[in-house]
Amino acid sequence: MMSEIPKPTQREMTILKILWKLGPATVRQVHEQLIAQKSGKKVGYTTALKMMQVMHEKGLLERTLDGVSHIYTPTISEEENVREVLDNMIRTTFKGSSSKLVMQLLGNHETSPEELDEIRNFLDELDNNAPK
Amino acid sequence: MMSEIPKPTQREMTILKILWKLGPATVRQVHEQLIAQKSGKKVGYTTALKMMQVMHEKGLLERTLDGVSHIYTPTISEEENVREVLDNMIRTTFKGSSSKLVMQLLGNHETSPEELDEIRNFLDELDNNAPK
DNA sequence: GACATCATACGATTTTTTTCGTAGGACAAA
DNA sequence: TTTGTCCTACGAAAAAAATCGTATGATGTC
Repeated sequence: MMSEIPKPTQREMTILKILWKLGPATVRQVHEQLIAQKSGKKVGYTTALKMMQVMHEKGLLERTLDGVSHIYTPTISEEENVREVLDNMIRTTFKGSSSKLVMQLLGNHETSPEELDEIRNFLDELDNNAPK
Repeated sequence: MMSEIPKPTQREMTILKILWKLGPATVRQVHEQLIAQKSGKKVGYTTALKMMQVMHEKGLLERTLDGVSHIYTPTISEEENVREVLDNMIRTTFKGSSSKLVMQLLGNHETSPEELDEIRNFLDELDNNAPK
């Protein structure tokens, strides 16, 4: 029975995001970021510590000992997470059509001509690699 | 001072999703869906009711009286929500480049040639409407 | 009218999440 | 050795979210 990794809570998500940005990091580093962004909110150090300990128990974070302190890294990568979110979105709100998502995205998000070209090139590559 | 609408919790999110799928609906309808999908978990009717009442107080749902019961609708549309999520994703994980998102999306999500064509056409339209 | 059904409201409990205080170990400087 | 600093562990309080029991009213049926 593979013990399931639970879905992160919203606070846990903010920690994951920080770790994705920083790469493997200590509690102190994460705590600093937490303070930096949550301007106005004061978050205690032990709060961050406990949080990350709990996340480790849940299987959301791995950690290795480095001298006296631990270095934490998420067990799920940002890419995996993004993929999951996008897949969900495609399935539930775009009825399985990824093009619909792309169109909605490009439709209301201002996109530069250069970026549009990049996308075009990418589409062509896709065709070449998997031709009819 | 525009009283802020708080970010929905995870459970509240599942209710929003149901309402987006159903369109305006009663507590009973939402409750049925809740049961249907949360197979295994039994959710009481009054739980759903309370939940939706709270969401209404928070400004997440609007409601109108229909005979004896209420009909609820989300105050934020699925499209707005999707846009917000995508914008966030572009900003934080794709450093502002929407094309990166598109490429990642098309890269790992299996996409049919027809869909790719649709996207191409859409890109061309964008060009025509906003030429250099 | 008595009874079953279905809706809302609301208080209160339970569960989960978040926060933090306190204790103890390692280590370096005075 | 004493003191200050930085780390972890852990228990428990505080806060937030989720669940439900019970009361109450309207409505329809026998």
